Amino acid sequence: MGGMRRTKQREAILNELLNADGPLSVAEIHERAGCGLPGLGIATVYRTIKALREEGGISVVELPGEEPRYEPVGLGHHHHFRCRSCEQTFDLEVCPVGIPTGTTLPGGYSVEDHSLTLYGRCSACVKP
Amino acid sequence: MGGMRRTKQREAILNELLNADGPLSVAEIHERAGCGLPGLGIATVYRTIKALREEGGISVVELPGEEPRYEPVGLGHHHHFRCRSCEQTFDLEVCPVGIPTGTTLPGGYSVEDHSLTLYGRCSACVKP
DNA sequence: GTCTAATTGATAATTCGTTATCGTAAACTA
DNA sequence: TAGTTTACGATAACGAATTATCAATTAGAC
Repeated sequence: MGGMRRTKQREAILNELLNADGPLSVAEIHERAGCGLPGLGIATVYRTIKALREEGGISVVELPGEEPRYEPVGLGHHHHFRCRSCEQTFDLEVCPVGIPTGTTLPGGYSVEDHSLTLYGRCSACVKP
Repeated sequence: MGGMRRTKQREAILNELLNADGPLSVAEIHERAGCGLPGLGIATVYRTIKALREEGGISVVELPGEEPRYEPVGLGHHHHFRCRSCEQTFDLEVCPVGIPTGTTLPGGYSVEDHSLTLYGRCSACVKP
């Protein structure tokens, strides 16, 4: 982290983001980082996220109807899976969208980009 | 519309939804219906949308990072295109997602459903 | 260890979308 | 048409997420 002081709060927050298997919301970061650091304030989570974003370390992930989530930059093109049971969001490597950038669709829509979210049950929620 | 009175406000709002080429937000409905009906109140738009939803005539469409939008029910499986220039949202017929319901992905994710949004320029914004 | 400025946690304030309130206007009924 | 009841528009109130404030704490420099 650039010109910021190294505090245990920021370490904890960044670690959760780096170790997560999907993008995390403010509430999720607060809950997870707060496990090893009781008393962690929600304002600190907001402040740290803002700082990490400004220095380009993390980026926002928006899913339909959800609060913003955050993930480290540099993950490359990927999509997300939302478990309807445990309500966690996971990274996926697959990209089953057969529309390269530059394609023009019927109707004249020139495609630059896309966002895909898959819904269902994660493995932990399917097993039991 | 079921047990509601037939007012010009409700006619105008329902017409905009039926004639639109994509789902509309509350602000978009208010603006469009307000053209032929100056003075249309925003509360009336909210009330009418709520009533139409309760009687099953329209449903919500959530796009990443956007306010809820509304569209008539019965359109079948489809996705949406968001123009980054005019910021309008359009219906698409294509579904370029090759993942049938019931598929299990690497990692054990059991897929039930998906939501896809394409981004780019609509034909009107590409031409000029 | 001491000093100083950045950071923290608690919480007040803000923002924005939505809902509730209320007096006036308009739609259905007889 | 007159009467009754629903709907309207304006705006206050609300809820949830985010940001600002501020006294107390702590990291980093000397």
